[in-house]
Amino acid sequence: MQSKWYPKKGRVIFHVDMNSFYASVEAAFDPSLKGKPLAIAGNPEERRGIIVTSSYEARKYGVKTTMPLGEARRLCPDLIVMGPTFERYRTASKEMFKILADVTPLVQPVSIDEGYMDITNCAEQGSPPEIAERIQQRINEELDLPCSIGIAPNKFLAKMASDMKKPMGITILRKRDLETKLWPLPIEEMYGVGSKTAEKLRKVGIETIGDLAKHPVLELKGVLGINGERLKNRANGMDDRPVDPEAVHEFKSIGTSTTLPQDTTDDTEVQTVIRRLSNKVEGRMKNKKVLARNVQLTIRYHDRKTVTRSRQLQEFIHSSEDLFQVAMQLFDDHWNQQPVRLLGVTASDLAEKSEVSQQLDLFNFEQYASKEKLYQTIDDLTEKYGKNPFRNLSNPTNPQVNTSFQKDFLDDFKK
DNA sequence: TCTGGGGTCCTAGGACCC
DNA sequence: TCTGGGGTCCTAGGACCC
Repeated sequence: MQSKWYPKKGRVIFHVDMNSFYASVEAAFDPSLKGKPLAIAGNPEERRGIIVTSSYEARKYGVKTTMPLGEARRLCPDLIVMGPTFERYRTASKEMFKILADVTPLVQPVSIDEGYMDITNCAEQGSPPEIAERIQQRINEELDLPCSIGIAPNKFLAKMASDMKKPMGITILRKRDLETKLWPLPIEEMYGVGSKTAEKLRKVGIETIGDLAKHPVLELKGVLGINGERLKNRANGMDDRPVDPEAVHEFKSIGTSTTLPQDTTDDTEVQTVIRRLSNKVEGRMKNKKVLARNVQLTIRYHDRKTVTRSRQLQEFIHSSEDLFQVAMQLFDDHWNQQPVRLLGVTASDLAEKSEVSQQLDLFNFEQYASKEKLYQTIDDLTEKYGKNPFRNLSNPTNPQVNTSFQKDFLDDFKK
């Protein structure tokens, strides 16, 4: 049934994109906001007041994301401005992804309001447009939220397709539609091409996605490096990235930053802020049950010049005190005495707590053997493996490197 | 009206090891 | 006396996205 819709080879990918998500959630929560120009702003009173999302009614006035609040109010005097309520958005997001998961487990969330689905093997549920329509209707009826869905043979095209009809659109983008639907678009509308890349491409005469698709790959590589080739492939509809439901769990860093109420050179104030940021990062690390082995400090100066300084640590840390100590050290070592506008603390090189503690247990060599025995065994295993897995470590009784190779090594060591 | 806060990926150079 | 090439780790910055 419906077999004409499903290609014999190749995939069917959805990109589901919530329309002006934060504003739509607020309007679902308080229906009196429906049909009115509404904007969610960072912090309505302070200088970090920029537009995060706006309703379609507000967009008619020219209100756009990242626009300073003052300008938005000038363009649209009746604009209703609210601060964000992230709990609401997280709840709505979870409900939305539950609806997607009813269709297939192959769902990859990419942000709070969008995700990919691989419905290649969902033929018994209907044709792709039928499935898309059901998803869209359920999200609209059960959550009172609008979304757009792109249907295509891969992620890139599905992403471009979901952008083509908003709000509440369903767009199919097949390979054979590239020339008419994708190629006429200006180059900066391509996902992965921002202002810098667009500027470089225009300099070599590329104005549209079609121009990029036909451009000699060697020149693209010269201008953009390896990314030039990848973008050209995408423009030609080639993208074999899989939909990976696990990717969402494999986060790489946890960070927080804040723009200060006023620029400051006051050491005590800096210390207070870095302490607060460290506490926040600690809290989020605890929730996710991870430890970190790298701490990064971000300093933005008055002129918006931003520097990052990081330190790789000997051991995994989790406490806000440890985060604070490293971040403060980085600040003291690198601050150029100029007024500071923004500070940020980020933990990276993360590992799951359970894995690390298990590893620490395994690495507690004293419980296995004497020191002589330890070194003898390391020698034996070095010979066996051709190299000592602990060669990068100064103290073999306190190793931290986490590789499968070393796990094998440990299995042998325990015998 | 002056530009938030959360991330990811890529590049490039230097240190160090074999 | 002068000196290769490959690989990994670490650091910093840039581009991009939502």
